Amino acid sequence: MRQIRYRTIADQLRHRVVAGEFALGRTLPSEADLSGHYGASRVTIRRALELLRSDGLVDARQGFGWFVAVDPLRQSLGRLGTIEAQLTASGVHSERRILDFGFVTASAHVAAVLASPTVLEVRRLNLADGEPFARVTVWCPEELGASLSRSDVERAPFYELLSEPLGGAVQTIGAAVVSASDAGLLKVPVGSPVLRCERITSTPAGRPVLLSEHVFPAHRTEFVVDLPMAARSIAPTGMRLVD
Amino acid sequence: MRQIRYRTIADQLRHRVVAGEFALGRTLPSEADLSGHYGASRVTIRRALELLRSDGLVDARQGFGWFVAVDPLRQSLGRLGTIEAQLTASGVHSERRILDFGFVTASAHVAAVLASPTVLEVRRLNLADGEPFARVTVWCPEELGASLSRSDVERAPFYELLSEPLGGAVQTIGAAVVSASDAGLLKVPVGSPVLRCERITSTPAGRPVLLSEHVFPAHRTEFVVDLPMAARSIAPTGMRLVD
DNA sequence: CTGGCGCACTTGTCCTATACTTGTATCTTC
DNA sequence: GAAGATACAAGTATAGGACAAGTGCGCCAG
Repeated sequence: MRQIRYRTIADQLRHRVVAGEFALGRTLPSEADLSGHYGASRVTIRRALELLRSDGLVDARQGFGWFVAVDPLRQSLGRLGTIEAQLTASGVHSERRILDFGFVTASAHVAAVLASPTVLEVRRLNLADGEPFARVTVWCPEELGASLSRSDVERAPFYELLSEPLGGAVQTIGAAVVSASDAGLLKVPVGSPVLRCERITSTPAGRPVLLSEHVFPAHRTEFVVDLPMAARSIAPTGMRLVD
Repeated sequence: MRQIRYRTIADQLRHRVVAGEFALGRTLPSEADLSGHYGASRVTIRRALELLRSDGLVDARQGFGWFVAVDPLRQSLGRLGTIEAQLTASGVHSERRILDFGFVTASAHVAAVLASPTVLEVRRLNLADGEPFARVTVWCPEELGASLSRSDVERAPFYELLSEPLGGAVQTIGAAVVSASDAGLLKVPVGSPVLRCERITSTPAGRPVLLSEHVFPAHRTEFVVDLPMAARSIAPTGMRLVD
């Protein structure tokens, strides 16, 4: 697959802007600086920036520079935190039980995301005060998982074990009917609904390095998003149709 | 029976496209690359690709390349928008059908959120190309809804009708089993899972002015969140235990 | 201390050149 | 009719450059 350079640069710049790397009203590095940093010509950098401008994320004034146009959502999502952090904060004992650990041939979807034919697959059950509340599967490319042992994964969170620095992530949340095996693991009746979350974690450069699937029983969990920016619609943002 | 080469190549390419091997916004390998990969001439590759184009699966622009026309699984990872914006952008005709319109005594939950005993309740069915994809209920305080008519609500989006400026919003997404009435409206089997989204829209000052409930059939919708900040965990952020 | 000039730096807009892409046509072989 | 080989036209992405126009800031004359 051929990469369109200015699109990937636009994606990386969008991440940096939304991450709050550049303060509101302050300028971004000049086109010349960005050109040197990304090893791309000024034309390419401009096209990427103009893509972001068409999103309304940044703007430019001649002679002044590029600057962040609107305040992106910033830390609002981070403030909510992960469910494990909430559990430990409220004094609930949380533990992870490893169900499977091993190198497998990646499915088409996993192989496509991680760009790796063989992957480390770790299946896990998360418990709160002894009660199961999530079934998690994590995949990572073979070369990253090679140095990990089963006891490593049981002892520490996955992101602490990777030498690779992690950047952003994309989460996809959907509803589904619980599978037969998950129904047993999560101790819910067959046919009950679950929230299914797929998360793709990437390096700062944008290369996907972790793919994880999280299944939660619907009756115990929900998903919260804080949207501090001006709303242009009452419709949920981020929702999309799948085929 | 002799095999038609370009048909078998078309089938293989179709499989790779629907498997999600090529992300939206990126191009497929060039005709020359595919020619080398499949050991077929460019003419044959072209005929295969044009077969896929006639299906509406892929498209090409001269000098640019071939790309996935309608995304079967994933979409632009950075940009999030409302589902209506995605629909109009992709040329799908979207319409709203009003099911109920009237002032009612607020339920305990609605009254607590909007701080108003009587509210305007609008129940609505959203359709994409004639097919229902969401059942939406909107509540707003009596004094704000007093100036709205049923035809107003049918004609324009809700946020355009309010004089009050809107600030942020909080979304809560959960999974549930479809209710009997929603099953009929959304044309899904009884017992199938739905995504249920509750959204509280507030003024810039923070006073809640709109409460809405959106119910989507799970098989057609999913929810995407882009998390550009440094990840401190692989767990989904924003998820929480209820009750 | 102040006003104005000039320099350095920025974006905006052109240009040329190259490599690569699809679109189209022609000829040959089976 | 299917398939291969080839050639050329037209469009796109990118690199690299030149220049105009706008901005910010320091310096200098007064």
